[in-house]
Parts: sequence; structure tokens; C-alpha cells
Amino acid sequence: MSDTEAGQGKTGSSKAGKVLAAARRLFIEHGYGETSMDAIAATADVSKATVYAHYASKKALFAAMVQHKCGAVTERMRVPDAIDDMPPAVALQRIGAGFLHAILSPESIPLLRVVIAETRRFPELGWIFYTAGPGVTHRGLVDYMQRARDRGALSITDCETAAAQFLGMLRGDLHLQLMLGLSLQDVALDDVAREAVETFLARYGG
Amino acid sequence: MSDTEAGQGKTGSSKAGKVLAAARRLFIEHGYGETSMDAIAATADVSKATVYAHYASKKALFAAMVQHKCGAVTERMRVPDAIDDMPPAVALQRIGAGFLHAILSPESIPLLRVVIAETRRFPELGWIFYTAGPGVTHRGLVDYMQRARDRGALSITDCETAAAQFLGMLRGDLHLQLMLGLSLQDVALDDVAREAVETFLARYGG
DNA sequence: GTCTATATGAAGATAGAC
DNA sequence: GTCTATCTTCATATAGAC
Repeated sequence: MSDTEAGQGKTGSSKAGKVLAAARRLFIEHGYGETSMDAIAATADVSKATVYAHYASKKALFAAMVQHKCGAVTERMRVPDAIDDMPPAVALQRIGAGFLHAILSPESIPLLRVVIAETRRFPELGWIFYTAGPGVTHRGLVDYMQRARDRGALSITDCETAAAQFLGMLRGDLHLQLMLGLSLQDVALDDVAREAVETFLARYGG
Repeated sequence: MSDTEAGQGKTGSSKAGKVLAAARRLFIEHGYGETSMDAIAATADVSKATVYAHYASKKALFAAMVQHKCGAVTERMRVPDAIDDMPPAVALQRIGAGFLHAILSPESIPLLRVVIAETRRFPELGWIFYTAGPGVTHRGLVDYMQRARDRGALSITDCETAAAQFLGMLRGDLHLQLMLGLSLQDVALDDVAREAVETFLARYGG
């Protein structure tokens, strides 16, 4: 792997950056096995030898792409800081709707799909992806629930389980259906979140 | 595709059956792209030409394998008939625990993983898998909830949403974590189901 | 670092005999 | 239907000049 781009978060206009951008698009769009290094080189408008000058192998390029892409995904899933001042119903609604929009977006699904697909080839990549993506939301939600419990806004004993239940209700069957490529006839995500909050508070509401 | 095995549900000792069994094992174990027709032929102890005599292409063989395998998975997810006589708490606990054991089994996860991975290559396969697998449980659960509501055992208005919430809570983050290859440090599935039932009934309990 | 050109091997699919 | 042997294509990776 190249040192020139190490630590540089963006896909700049450098050769390495162009290669990474091309790899991201092609890997996500067509999958790992169906993306050739020739195609990546052509899309990046670079020779294949240049690709190998920056990334030792196809595997290394794929791993670099996923790790790079995780940063962007994480941002959109972060739980806002000022959420503690709101009533739980409002806070959970906001967290839930944001989570749903993030994981069901047309960009997240193909990324997750290709990561799952290549989990066997890259055993460590699944862990990287989870801790950088869904895991961040999970941890943030657990922390929020603990704070809410401490100040008496929610009556939860096992915050880990409660958080998993909330996120699971949000996903419902939608997430799996989208992962399997089933068309999603305009579901109102805000309503899904509202229903999840309702059920959640029925048990854990203060 | 061959006619000799059409409609025959089991992987018999015929050549076609041996090929299908070998394909199932290798596809699930190593994925689609990493499984060669040579390897399938060798595992089935058959020549490669024989494989092509029964299945027109690698794609066709893969599709046949998934469709065949779905039958077995569906069986384990079926909701028992006599469940209407039990109190909802017991019935849901039984359905939930069965569902969890089924979808988290060491055989279901790799199968789902490879199906998701190849959804792009086989757009119709995702639908086939969902309707034969998770969709069956979902429909069965919705039907159960409607019957329970009709006799006053549960107070649900939107059974579709309620069923999706229940199944989602069961999955929690476990399902995604397993799909991403994260090790699962002995979680008690019965307890997960119990917690889901508790939350569910807090809102929908009669 | 970057290119053109090529080595090398793997894998899907088929020809033709039995 | 089943086999052995082969065709053909294509993708990873590298050699060597600039």
C-alpha cells in the first residue's frame, strides 16, 4: 500500500485518489468478483501498473476502499449531542429516523451487501465495518439510554438489550428485504420509526 | 436443466443429486465466485461434462441449489398449528425461539450470505429466497396475530407492523453481526426471545 | 511513478468417443 | 449419460523502458 495517501481522508485528484474512487464505485456497483483491475484502471484513467504501484493487490485495494468508505457512513449515523434535553419520545424518534434513512439509503445497502459477500475472503473486514458503522450507532444509543435512565427519563435495566430491540424494530423486515434486492414500495420511514418508539416506550417509558 | 430430477425433492444418489449436494456444500462454504465447476465435479466424483449435462451453466446450478435448499429451511420455520390454544406469551416465546434458532444456525447464515452476495447476478433469487424462507415466517406470524386479535387475546391494529417489530427485535444486532462474521459469544437465544416477548406484550398484550 | 506489452494461470464451457 | 481432453476467454500480476 502507498504511503503518499496514508492518513489522507479524501479521495483527492492524485492518482491514488482517483484509483480509490474508481474502485469504490465499481466494487459497490458490480461487486468484488465482477470488478476487474483492468476496469478500475480504465475508470480511473490510469494504467494497470499504476494501480499496483499504489495497492499491492486487488484484496488490498478492496480493503482500503471499505475502510475509507466507513468514515463517511459513520458520520451520518452519529447520535447528536444535544439529544439529552429532549423528551425520550422525541429523541428516540429523531435517532430512529436518522438511523433508518442511513441504513436504507441507496448507497449503504450495496456497500453492506458487498462487505457481507466478501466477509469470507476478508474476515477482519466485517469487524471493521461493524465497529465503524452500525456499532457506532448501537454504542451511542446504549450510552444515551443509560444517561436517560440515570436521570429517570426511562426505566431500563438492560440497556444493551433495549438498544438492540429498538434498532431491530427499526430494521424490521425492510432491511433484509432490501439486502435481498426486493423493491421497496414507498414505505414512510418516519412512520416506521414512530411505531418503534411507541412499542419501545410501552415497556421502557418512564 | 435436467428433467430427470425435476420435482424430486431429495438429493438422491443419482449423478444429478450428487452434483447438487456437492454444489450446495461448496457454494455455501466458499461462495459463488470461489467455487469452480471443476471443484464441484471433483467433489461429486463426476466429470465436468456430466455436470453440464444436468445443469446448463454455473448460474443454473447455483439457482437450483438455492431453490432446493429453501425447502429445508422453510420447514424449520413453520409456525405450529396448535399454537392458537396457548396464551400469547407462551405462543410468541415458542415462535420466537424457533425463529432465532433457525436464522442463526450455522447453516442458515452462510446460505443467506451467499444469496445476498449474488443478488446482483441473480435478481430473481432474492425474491425466491425471501418468499420461501423469512417470508413464510412473517406471513405465518401475521396470520397468527390476526387470529389472536380476533379472539381478543391481543390488541393489535396493524398486524404487519407488529409482526415486523417482533421479528426485528428477535434479530436485534445479532443477525447482522453474524452476517458480518463477528463471533457470537454464547448468547442465550431463549432469553433474547423472552425479552422480545416482554416488550411486545407491553404494547400489544390483551 | 508511470506507461506498454506480456507472462501466467484459472475457469467456464464444449467436442467427440463410448 | 458419461467420460477424457481441449478450446477459449479473461483477469491477476509483472517486466522493462522512460
